[in-house]
Amino acid sequence: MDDQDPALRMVHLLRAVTMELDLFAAEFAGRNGLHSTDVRALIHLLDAGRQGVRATPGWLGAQLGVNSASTTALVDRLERLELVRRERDTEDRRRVLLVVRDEAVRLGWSFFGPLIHEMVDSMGSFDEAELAVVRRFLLAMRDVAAAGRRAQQDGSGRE
Amino acid sequence: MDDQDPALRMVHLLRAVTMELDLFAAEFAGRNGLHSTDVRALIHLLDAGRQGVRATPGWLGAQLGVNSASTTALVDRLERLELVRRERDTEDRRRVLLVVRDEAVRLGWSFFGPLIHEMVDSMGSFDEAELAVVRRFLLAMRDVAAAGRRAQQDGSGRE
DNA sequence: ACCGATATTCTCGAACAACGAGATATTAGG
DNA sequence: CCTAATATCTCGTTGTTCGAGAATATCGGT
Repeated sequence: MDDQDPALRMVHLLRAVTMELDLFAAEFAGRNGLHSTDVRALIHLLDAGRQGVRATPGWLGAQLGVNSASTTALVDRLERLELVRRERDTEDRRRVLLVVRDEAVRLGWSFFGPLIHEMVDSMGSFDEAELAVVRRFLLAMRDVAAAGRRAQQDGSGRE
Repeated sequence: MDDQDPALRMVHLLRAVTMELDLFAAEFAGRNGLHSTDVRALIHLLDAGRQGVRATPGWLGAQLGVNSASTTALVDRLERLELVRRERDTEDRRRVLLVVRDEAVRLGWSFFGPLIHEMVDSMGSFDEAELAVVRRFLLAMRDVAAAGRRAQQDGSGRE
């Protein structure tokens, strides 16, 4: 039925990939006493650390879309697991900086490392031109999803 | 640093797409009084309905990786929202069949429809050969993620 | 230097999803 | 018929999430 249209099949396939990655993350979370929110937080914190962005509870909460109470509880959990440290900002002492500890980096790598390695490996069967095509495709899908999300948010005030 | 390697950039990009789609689903969930589990359940139920698979609480719980108690509560929520109906199987009366109601199909389409449409639209700028490449790529990534997930599960008994 | 306005984080109490253990109902085999 | 296996549901507990509001720090105007 739908599956005759190549484009629709592609949409379903993309969703299947997303679902697999989510299940992979969920598997990891359960195995390490984390919750899905904690894993997502860890990803954002590692990204921030890699890019030199200074993470704070407020920033993290905004990334994840959770309110301040939940963010405090989240940071408490991460601190108890020794994945981050709270550190007061000396310039603006209202702020708390979230310092990613080595344990978090190690944990992230022990989890994502093998998967990333396999993925990069699997990309060996694509030449540069093909990867460029895929890259263009993924960028397009990301932008469509982001635009759709914003459209949903904006449309909320009307109904 | 990492971002010099094209393959690693591709991994990050794929993750960004996944993240956008997840946020899109979360946005929808919050707006409709659903939880992320409910949305995932809805997706599975719509897939099952489309493919003629007969859904039961046990099957749904297995798909989502939640236990029987949570599954009962989940089906209760979906039934209260009039998205599914419980119907006893006449052949094996231990079983309960989950019938997807029209409301669920409409809700699913009102949510995913515009996004899917935009995605299909966006694929217009790719010719058949290019889509074939992307398709091969996505299949490879899906399989790598699935294999990695199984490896995680199997390795749990050893440590 | 002070006072109110704003920003950032944290505390408290309630709501609710998820879990483990066990109960209930149905089927299948000896 | 009695037992084992299957499928779903009930009960009580745990822990994340939320809204509302408190506590602390910064900034601008007078």
